[in-house]
This record gives sequence, structure tokens and C-alpha cells, in this order.
Amino acid sequence: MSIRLHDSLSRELRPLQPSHPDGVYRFYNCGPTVYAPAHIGNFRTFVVNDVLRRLLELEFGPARVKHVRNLTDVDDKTIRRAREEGRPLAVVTKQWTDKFHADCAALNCLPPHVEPTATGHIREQVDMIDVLMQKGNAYRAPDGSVYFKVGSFDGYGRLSRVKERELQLGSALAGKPQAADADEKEDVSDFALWKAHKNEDGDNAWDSPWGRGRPGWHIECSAMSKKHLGDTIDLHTGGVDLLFPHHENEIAQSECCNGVPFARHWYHSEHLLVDGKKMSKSLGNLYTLDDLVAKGFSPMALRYALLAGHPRKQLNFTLDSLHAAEKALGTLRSFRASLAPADGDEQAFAAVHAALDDDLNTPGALGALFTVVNRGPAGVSLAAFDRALFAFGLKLDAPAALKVETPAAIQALAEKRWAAKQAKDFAAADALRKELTAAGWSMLDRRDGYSLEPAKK
RNA sequence: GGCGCGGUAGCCAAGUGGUAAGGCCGAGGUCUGCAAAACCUCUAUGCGCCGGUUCAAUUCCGGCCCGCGCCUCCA
Repeated sequence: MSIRLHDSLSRELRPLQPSHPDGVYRFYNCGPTVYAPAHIGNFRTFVVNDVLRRLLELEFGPARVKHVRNLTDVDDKTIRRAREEGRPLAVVTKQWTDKFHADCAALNCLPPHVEPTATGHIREQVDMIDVLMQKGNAYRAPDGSVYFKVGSFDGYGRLSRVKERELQLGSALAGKPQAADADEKEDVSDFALWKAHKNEDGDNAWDSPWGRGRPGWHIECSAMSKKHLGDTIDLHTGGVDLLFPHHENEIAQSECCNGVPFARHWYHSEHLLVDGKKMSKSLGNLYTLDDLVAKGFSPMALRYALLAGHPRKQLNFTLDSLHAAEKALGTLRSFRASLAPADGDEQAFAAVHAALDDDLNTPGALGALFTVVNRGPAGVSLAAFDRALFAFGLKLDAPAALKVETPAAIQALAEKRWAAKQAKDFAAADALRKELTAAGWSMLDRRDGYSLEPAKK
């Protein structure tokens, strides 16, 4: 059974197979820009890519998958943030890189095998730009910036079906101000490979044959992909918003530089919507993982919710979906607890893996999983269940939610109620339960004791 | 204006040319004094609207309406 995945370039389902003689599947996933905490939309893409990574490992073996995901640690946003905070760029990006790693770990995402940074690959980027200059695919503008000449690459626009970035009448762009560097470019479609140093860049500049400056955004992925995976890779992924211009530009740069096809397969996950709209600060509908944890949800519930929609369809995120996820996870937990460690049907979850292998149909797979769960634990292999859970990356033993200190007054009420119950003074016990409920706490009785939790909203 | 995606039960969401997976919510039940948990049962003659093709369409084709995304930094 091979994995079939939609290819954004050919727009069809194509099987995933390693193309290099060593049998290692080369997988590049565009990573985050580290200037702020990633939001849950970012994490949708990273979680989806993590499932993909897991499927590849299941298919080819863990040693036959090389997963690279970059960190963009120098660009307009990171530099602006550092300037605003009066801190060195590296300090700012380190902070948010650490936060990103912590969030990924909480969401049970496997770390990529290589996580290259843009600032760690200046030389490689300069080298590529150099080749593009020599081949006539790039030119130096009067201010010292270097641009890629889009007109020099016939294949430009194949991925996004956007021939040129021409402004058309009626376009959403019409009337909007052009980029500041527009007048330096020979053509509006051209994009920056190297940005000449400006005052606001501060110390964040490197020497190059064209003067001091910093790399453009697009070239970093081309350079890091080339260095760590080679000239032709098996799969390149990212969110749909990267399709144009980022990935289109990567193809142009890499293919003009290397003279061979860049990526054999392209995959783009769709956006997470909140309240029916793309998340944005201005709409006030942006959530980070911490925001949700503060509301009492577990990271695993977020992961589940992110997988509840087809990765190639926009998913409308709601807090309700997190409640549903939390409940579903609980069902999975108790199902697992009811499985006997003895042998069982190893193929019980074949339908789950089939759905996953069929274009990463995570909601279909989740449906198949529960279909098995609903039939009951009899004869189901624990190992097979765990293998299915591994594919989703759902960790059932993750702490349910954040721990909250129980106030002394609440604790005292609970003690009183427990004593009343032991004395079989049920009227008093019920009255105390009401008090606790009114105070926002629920008291859960067991045979041998009780526990307290903040009431679920 | 160009490119792309979608409209399936209260909410979320798969799927198929032959009669609607799954999760949540809700309802009923079993079990514990109650509550919670757990477990069991039930919950769309219907898949945006209008035509067409077909023995048969939610599924194919055409038109329309509505929503979203990209075309500018963006997962």
C-alpha cells in the first residue's frame, strides 16, 4: 500500500516514492518565521506535515525519511521586532525558536531531522545568487539589491497559474501602493534575491559580491533545500499561501541555478479559518496554543481538532471543536485501557491507514478509527491501535489539561461535603455540592475519595 | 478582473452513480444516594438552488446564488 498525495503542480493524486538510489525520501517543509508565537493556523500546517512525516516513516522506515524544515530568522518582520524591542536579532529569534519548539513538542510533532536557519546559510544563498547572476537570471539594481529576472525563466507561473504579477484592472491590488523597491526593479514581477542594506536593518547585514545586505526571503529555502537534500527533492510542502509567490519563486531560482527539476511533488495544506475568516490580528480572531491552554484545553485536543478536517480544505476552527476533541480523546483513552495486551487483530485499523494513505484523509481516518472503537475492544490488537494512534500523532497519556490550584475555601467545602456524605447526611451533601457548583467547581466522587476540578465551561 | 476551493443533520465533518462514515451536542436507558464518569440505544427519505444526462444523482454536465482563500508579508 503506497501513500498517494495530491500534487499541487500536476493537480492529481500521485504516489510517493523515493527517487534517489539510497532510497531515502527527501522531504522539505517550509517552516516558521520566528518573531512571535506561532498561531494555531501555523500549527495546522505543521501538524499535517507531521502526520505526513509519520506516514512516510511507516511506509519507508524511520531511517529512510529525511525531513528538513527551516527557520526564517532574518527578514523584515524579525528585524522590525528586534529593532522595536531594542534587542539583538539573534536574541529575539532564539526566544521564538525556543517557544516554537516547545509548542511543537506539546503538540507531539516529531522534530525534523534538520532544522536549518537562514542566517546559518548566508554563504549558500550568496553562492546560488552568484550562479544566477552568471547565468543571466539575475541583475544588480543601482541600490545594490539583486533581483531575479522572472522573464528569464519560461516555467514561471506553472505552479500557481499566475503568468505574471501584472496588475489588472479590478484587481484587489489596483490602487494599492507598490512595494518600496518597485522602482529599482526592471519588472514588477521580479523579486529580490539580495536586499541592499538599509539603515533600519541595523547590524543585520552580511558582505556579498554585490555589497552589504541580507538575503531575500525566497532564496533561503532554495539554498537550504539544496544543501541538505540535494538539487532535486522528493516533496516540498507548505501552506497554500506559500504557493504564490514563495514556491513559484523557489522553483524559478532553483531550476535556473541547478538546471534540474527542483521538487518532484508539491503539497499545500489549506488555511485554518476562525469564525469563517482567515486569522489575523486585525480581526481579533488569532489564537496561539497558550491562549487555548489558558482556557483549559489540552494541546492534544488542538492536534485532534486540527486533524478533524481534510488538510486540503479550509477548516473552520471553533472552541466547540476543541470540546468535541477533548471528549473524543477521552473515548480513545478508555478504549485503549480496555484493550487486552494479548494478541488481537493486527489488521483491525487497516481502514484507518488506508484513509491516511489516500491523500492524507485525516477526518476519514478518524471516522474509520471510531468505527472500530464502536465495535468494542474484543479481539483488537493493542499494538495495532497504538500504530494507528502513532500515525495521527495522538498521544493519549498526555496530561489532560492544565493543573489549577484548589483554593483553601473550596477544599474546605469539599471536605465538609465528603464528611456529610460519609455520615449519609445527603441533604447536607447536596447543599454543599450546590455551593461548590456555584463557586465554579465540580466535585467528582469515587468509592475511596473525591477530586475537584474547575467546572467545564 | 485573474486563479483556486467550498456549500452534507443543532455544530464540526467524511463519502459514494444505486440510496448518507465519524466526532460533539441533544434525548432515553443501565450503574453508582445525588452529580460526574463509564457503558447501551436513538437522532439527515436528506446532501445550496434550478435545469440536464441516466433505469438510478447528494455523487456526472450546464446555469445561478452564497461563502472563503490567493493574486501584497503570510502556514
